[in-house]
Amino acid sequence: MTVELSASQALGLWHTVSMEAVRSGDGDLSMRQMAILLHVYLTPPPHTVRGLAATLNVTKPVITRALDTMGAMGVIDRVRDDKDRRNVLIKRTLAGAVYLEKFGDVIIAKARDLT
Amino acid sequence: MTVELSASQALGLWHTVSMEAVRSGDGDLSMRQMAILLHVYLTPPPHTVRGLAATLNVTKPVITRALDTMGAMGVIDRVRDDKDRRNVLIKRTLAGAVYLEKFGDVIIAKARDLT
DNA sequence: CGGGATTGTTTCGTAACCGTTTCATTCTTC
DNA sequence: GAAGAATGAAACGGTTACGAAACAATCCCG
Repeated sequence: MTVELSASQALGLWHTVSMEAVRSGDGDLSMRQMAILLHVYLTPPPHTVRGLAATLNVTKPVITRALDTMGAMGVIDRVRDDKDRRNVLIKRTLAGAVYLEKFGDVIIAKARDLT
Repeated sequence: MTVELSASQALGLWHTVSMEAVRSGDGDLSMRQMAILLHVYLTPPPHTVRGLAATLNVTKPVITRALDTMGAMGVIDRVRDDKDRRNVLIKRTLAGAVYLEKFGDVIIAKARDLT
């Protein structure tokens, strides 16, 4: 399934999806957290705190706290790296996959309305 | 200019755009604030605090404070309604238009990369 | 081994945001 | 006009997030 996305419709798509996220109350993820979550799920592992901090141009505590929040939500998991026990590897979870799948469905649904 | 947006690419688009916004530091707008900003700019006026609160399913003080922040950033303006001086009309600004234009450019640029 | 570097977390003080409640202003209706 | 409704802003207490710096655990290299 594909849809046409024009330049004038790009902001509209962002608009409707953001509105839906806020209105449904599921928008409790900040843009930073959403960026982290998407990065973990859409780029190949391994993912570390330091790597995410560098990629997103934020400080390490920001990543740690975001992982605290998202870990409590169950959408990510932390595992010590056995190869280098200083590292913490950020792992995907089933709940996270479901969450993003639903989010993707919203995007597609809204994009489809942009005919 | 149009691009094909498939289901599997929707999350990827959200990913790259969010990453860009966070990395550049312009991502200091929360998802709520972004939803408000986009709503003001993409739907026909007039926009009031009460109307936005109802549309976004949040309380009025949330809108008031978001307008405080975005007003300080210069991306929206508040004007008393002369017809009904209880109302405050949320107005667009040049800075806000420029901000969203750049944001839209990022979306389009990233969407174009999704060939 | 052992000093230094690296990684992730915690602490600390500050600032922002939230929801509820309250207030000041303005309109509407009698 | 006066009473009541409506609107947006402000006050208040609690929660959360931030950056900088300090910290503990671990690795690395001599």
